[in-house]
Amino acid sequence: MVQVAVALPLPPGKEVFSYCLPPELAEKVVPGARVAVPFRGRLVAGVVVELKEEIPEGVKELKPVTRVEEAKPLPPKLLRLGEWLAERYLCSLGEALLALTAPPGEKEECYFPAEDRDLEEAIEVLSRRFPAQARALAVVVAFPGIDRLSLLREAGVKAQTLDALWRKGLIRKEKASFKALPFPSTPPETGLSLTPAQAKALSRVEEALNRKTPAVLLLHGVTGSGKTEVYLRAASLALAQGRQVIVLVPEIVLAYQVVEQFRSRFGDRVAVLHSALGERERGTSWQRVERGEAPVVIGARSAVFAPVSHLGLIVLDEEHEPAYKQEQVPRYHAREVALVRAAQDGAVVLLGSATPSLETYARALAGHYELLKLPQRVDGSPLPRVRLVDLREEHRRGMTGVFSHFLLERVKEKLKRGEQVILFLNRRGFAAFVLCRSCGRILRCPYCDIALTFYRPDLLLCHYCHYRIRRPQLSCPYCGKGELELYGAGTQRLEAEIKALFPEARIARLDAETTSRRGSHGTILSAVARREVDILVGTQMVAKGLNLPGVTLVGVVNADITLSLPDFRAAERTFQLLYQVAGRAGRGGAPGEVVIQSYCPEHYAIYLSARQDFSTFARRELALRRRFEYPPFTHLARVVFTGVAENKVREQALRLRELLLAEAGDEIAVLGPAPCPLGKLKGFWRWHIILKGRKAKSLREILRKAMEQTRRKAGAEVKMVLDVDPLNML
DNA sequence: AGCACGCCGACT
DNA sequence: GTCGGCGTGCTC
Repeated sequence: MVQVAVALPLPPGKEVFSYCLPPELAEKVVPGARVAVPFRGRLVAGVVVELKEEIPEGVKELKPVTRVEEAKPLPPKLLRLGEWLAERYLCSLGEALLALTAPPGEKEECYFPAEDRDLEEAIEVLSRRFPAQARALAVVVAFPGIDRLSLLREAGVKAQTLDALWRKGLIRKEKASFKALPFPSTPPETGLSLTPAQAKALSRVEEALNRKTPAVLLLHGVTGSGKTEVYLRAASLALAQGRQVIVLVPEIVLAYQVVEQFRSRFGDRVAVLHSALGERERGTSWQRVERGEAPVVIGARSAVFAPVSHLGLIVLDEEHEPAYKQEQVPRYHAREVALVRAAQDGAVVLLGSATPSLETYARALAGHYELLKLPQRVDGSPLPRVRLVDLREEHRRGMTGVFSHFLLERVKEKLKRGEQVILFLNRRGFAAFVLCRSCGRILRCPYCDIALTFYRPDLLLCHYCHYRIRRPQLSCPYCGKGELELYGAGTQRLEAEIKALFPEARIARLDAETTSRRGSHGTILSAVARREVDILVGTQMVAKGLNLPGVTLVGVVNADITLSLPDFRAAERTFQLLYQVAGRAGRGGAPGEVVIQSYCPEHYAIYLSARQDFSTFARRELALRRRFEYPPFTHLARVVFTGVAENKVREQALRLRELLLAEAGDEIAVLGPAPCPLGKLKGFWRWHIILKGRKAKSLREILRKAMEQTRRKAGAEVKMVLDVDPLNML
């Protein structure tokens, strides 16, 4: 007889059920095994938590376990991590444990690069006449052993493209759940010397590793300061101790460079866990990690659950990135999970960022984390020179369009010198909204109650649900009169304006619209890297992780967009974004230049990002957070109610508020319910309650108690989502 | 989550 | 008198 935690959103304490064992499964069913069990006439996934002799009271008949999955059972440590997850993020044990288990791996067709060919050259040659084949080949080289479906999706190609590559002998197919990966093992660079700051940081990591007790270090290094080299050497040290390493990156596709560096340094000892590449490929890498074949694991947030047994080091690159927060159950933050795993194994956590999250930075200032600084770029080049342009002033002087006179002058100058320019605007489309000048209404999505974005030539699009209509020619759909006007420039408009101003320049645009086809992201960027583009226009896609040596000017067309979001982290997000985008300028030796246009250049997030002054920004922002009792000085939890009938959504929220107030003393503030800033999405009304308190534990306690009394009404059709430590407040 | 059970209003 | 709304409880 076994106890199984089923992966359903059951209340705590009522989620573990007993099953009997058919004799043929008896051997495989051990604690930590992933199973499928019959539950109310359906098959449900679950994880075995315990073996037991006696049948529990009040149970007449036990149903048998239906199936045991192939993957290895979870070791005791990860079972305990699952218990912690359920408790910390208020989900059922089964839901938490399922997130930790490997996806069921199956044998199927996998693709590998040919070993005897110069693939770099092949990609180059193919890209001229067969761009699809070039893309597919590049993906196979980057992810050897990738499964068919993932490859088709990732490269954005058809099956016939793969056949063509196979016929040319550039790739080979294999039926495998996994086979050791053939790596082009570039010899490690041994002569490369560290800067004094890097060496100092590394020695502190080494000391921490030698202590073999849990430690957290924050590597605060400016853009280009060589954080990755510190990660690589720290990983070597951990490996030399016979311990394993987990490297977390916010998004694996944007972290190609980091992945490649780890691959060239550690060869086939690296496993890439990549959920975006599909469950199956992730399954095969997972098994390599389980078998101990790959002591270095790189992946996005879920890689924090990698089944390594002697963990020495966890690296979180760009630790401030919100992508580390999972937005589905279990809604964990990979950084917090990393801390707990490190505590279990006496491991070191190395958090890296140029703009640390205030949560992390405050802990470092308080001495809970060791603070390591890399204040200079490795190549000795100065940080870019940043100029602020006051748009109010510019408009008074008769500026038309979206570019100030000063920014245009700088662009002209760079073009003349054959250097490259990035123009950044965090808004896509042609215009942010369309307003009727006779009735004053803004054209909104009927399902989301969000302003529709205008795209040239005549499309109105909802960015949340993709509702689309042709723009009503001339007349307003509400009042019938004409007078429709476009407001708020987006990247499409930028591109059009800059084309008109510099007709001879080669211009490319990088945003969600131009990269909707898979692989086009890489195509555009490699064109920029080959200097086939003079001006790159784009949304925040151009801000992250790019290293384009030819770019000497970055223009921020409107720095205020993220600042106006109704979110207490708006200033922090704005600062991070501006700092990151400014860091794109001047990475190839030539001094970089940045122009930031703003309507409120006196705002501290803006002028301090212009000065690249993180510590002053952090000090000011922390003072505000303290005053208004926001994280990191308090803890938040958020309960979101959604449903088709707004009054029912509201009623449910009000009911929970009463329950919460009954439980909460004066230590916990219950805010709301109120409509979410995004009050209606995809036809569902949204209300939320925010809980705020100094003690995270009592906050969770109160929520749990209140939830126990919540009798959800089956017919009312109101969904309730619980988010502990929410990052998304919209 | 998803389904059965059971208790009160408007209907062939 | 029934059909069916929805609130409640249970699932090994």
